[in-house]
Amino acid sequence: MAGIKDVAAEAGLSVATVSRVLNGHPSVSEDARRRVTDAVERLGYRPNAVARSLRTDQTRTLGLVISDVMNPYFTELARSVEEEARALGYSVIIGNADERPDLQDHHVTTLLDRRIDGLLVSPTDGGSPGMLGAARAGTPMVFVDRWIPGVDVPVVRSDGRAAVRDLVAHLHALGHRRLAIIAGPAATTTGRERVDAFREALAAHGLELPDAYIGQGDFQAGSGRRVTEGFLDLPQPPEVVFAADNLMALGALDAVRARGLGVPDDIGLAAFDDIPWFVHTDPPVTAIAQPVRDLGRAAVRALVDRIEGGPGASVTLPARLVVRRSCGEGGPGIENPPSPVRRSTP
Amino acid sequence: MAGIKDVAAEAGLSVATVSRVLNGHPSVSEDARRRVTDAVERLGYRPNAVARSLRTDQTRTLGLVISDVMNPYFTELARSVEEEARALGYSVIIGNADERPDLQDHHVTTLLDRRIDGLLVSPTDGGSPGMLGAARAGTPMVFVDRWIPGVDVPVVRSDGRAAVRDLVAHLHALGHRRLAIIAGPAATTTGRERVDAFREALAAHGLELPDAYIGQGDFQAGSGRRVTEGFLDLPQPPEVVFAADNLMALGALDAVRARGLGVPDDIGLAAFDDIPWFVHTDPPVTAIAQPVRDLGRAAVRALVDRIEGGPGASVTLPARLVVRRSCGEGGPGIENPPSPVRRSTP
DNA sequence: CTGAAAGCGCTTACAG
DNA sequence: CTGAAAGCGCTTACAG
Repeated sequence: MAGIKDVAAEAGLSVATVSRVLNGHPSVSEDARRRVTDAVERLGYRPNAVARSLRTDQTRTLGLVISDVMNPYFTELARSVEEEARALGYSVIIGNADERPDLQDHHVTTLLDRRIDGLLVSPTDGGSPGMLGAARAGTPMVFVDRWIPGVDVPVVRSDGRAAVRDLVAHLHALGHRRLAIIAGPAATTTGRERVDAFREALAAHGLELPDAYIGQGDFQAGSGRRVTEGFLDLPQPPEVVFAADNLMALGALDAVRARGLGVPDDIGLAAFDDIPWFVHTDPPVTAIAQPVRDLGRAAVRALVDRIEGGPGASVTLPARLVVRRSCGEGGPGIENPPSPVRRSTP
Repeated sequence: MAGIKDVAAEAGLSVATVSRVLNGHPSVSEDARRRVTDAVERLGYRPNAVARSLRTDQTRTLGLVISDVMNPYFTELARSVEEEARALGYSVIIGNADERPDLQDHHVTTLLDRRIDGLLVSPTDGGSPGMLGAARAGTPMVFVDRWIPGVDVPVVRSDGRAAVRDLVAHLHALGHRRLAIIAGPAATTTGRERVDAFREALAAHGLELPDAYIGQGDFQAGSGRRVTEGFLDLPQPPEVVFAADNLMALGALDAVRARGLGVPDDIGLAAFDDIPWFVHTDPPVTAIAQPVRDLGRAAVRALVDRIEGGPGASVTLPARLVVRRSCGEGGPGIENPPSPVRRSTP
């Protein structure tokens, strides 16, 4: 593979001059520029990014550590992050933690070893040693979606409180009173917040959230299945189950179907995080949608700002309720009810 | 950040010795080893992977260029690839081509600039210049899922022929005769092969595949929607539509629903690539499942073999038909028909 | 505007 | 077993 020396030889100039034209340095004669460009073309030369990074101490690469790539929410987030990063001249390396703190640590360590310029993370837990270390070491960093309280890092996320309030009002209006939740891990902010928001919203309607109606999940389908089975086994099962993410909703659907029961007739279902498939599930699932694309974009902007020495402002975007048919919205016997979309910000 | 020199100073040894213990070189005294280990610990030293790569000319990194991350099939493939790579001591950088040759080229170029040790690609088209160049330049490379005829690179893929035959036999037994397909891009092998397999299978039953029943899609939901609308507008619409991937099946579902029609009563639907959501769509979708995890694993093994100078054997794995209810399997009025799973290899 | 030279943080023959 | 030194492919003050 041709190196910069080959180009210099081919162009009859020094490597310094070649480097200058490669980097668009202003003080290069038009003649030299052309000779280098031609030589580069002839040799099919491509600068070695590894060498360049070592020398300049920047890789133009962002690390993104997400909790679970198989979760459509995170897949879309990753896509949006890559898009925005590319637009700003950065590459991104994705690390999939699979909701495992040890894997998360493995990825931040690997990413740091590669000297990425900045780190975007959606922490799996309350803070694995590697992650905390990275934050302390001063690596430019920003949290997306989930964050860690007490760690001084900008947070880009969406606030589901209003949407959860809308959801509960919606369920209440439908006549439901026994509402349960499949919670995410208590070690995550989103895991905790969604339960809190749900409980608060219930309280506003004079409703309680008994312990038996809080199932501990881990944001994966399997836990949604197990928790739902538990709910179904209760002497007094809930009327509606609210899954704190789309994968646990999938699990809930599995569990209900495995019992030969139906949604929403036997039990209602709502989910946090909307995905295209929810339109076509049986029944279409009422969900809370986050502005994923915007979150990804904002996160990259904040991170790049930090990298360039800026403050990297936090941003919070609203989520919104999307009403469909999984909570008995049609009423018994009604085939094709209207499907209004309600926004959390009226 | 501490460098190897700091460690050497701290340990009272030369950087050469430090490097040796870091790399597990045998000829190092026990005493030196301990002093270095301690110094590393004290300083929280981590080797700079960029410098190491420059020196050793290997990055222990694999590039994976896929056609569309948002497609659950590829997401799962990417996950499996990363898992196996990690097990073998490699990291992977994912490039998402979004079915665009230009983006694909952007990613292979970037990946090559970073001097990845090997490239895994599922080509978006018949071969963008960058990709062909990489293959010619001798970068260790293997194709996954899709490949490019005439390019001498191992191929790891799944053969859907038998499963498509099973599907057509299944549809024929159900009494369907007018079968249509939403094809993938003709520039991709999977786009062509699935149409060919479908046509052959039809022929075996004395059925034709008229041009009007071949809709040109691009593996994305939007095209599935458009093609399906076209089918529905035909004077004689097909009885069953076979979507060549899961995203186009989603689009088909959208289109049918938008017309106020239903699957399978008004039109049947089958899809290539099975995904968890197909169990819960309305109705559950009959699909052809690929052994994705195994494909990912095999692809990484082949690539690493190539990197280490081996031949990197091609591998082809069978796909299988999963019968559900989207083709009228229940018959009119039957609520819960058995859902047999038929394997393509009897 | 151009070039010689130093140096980024490592690894690895080569001596000893 | 250990160290001094060269070198991986670049970029960038420093002179001229």
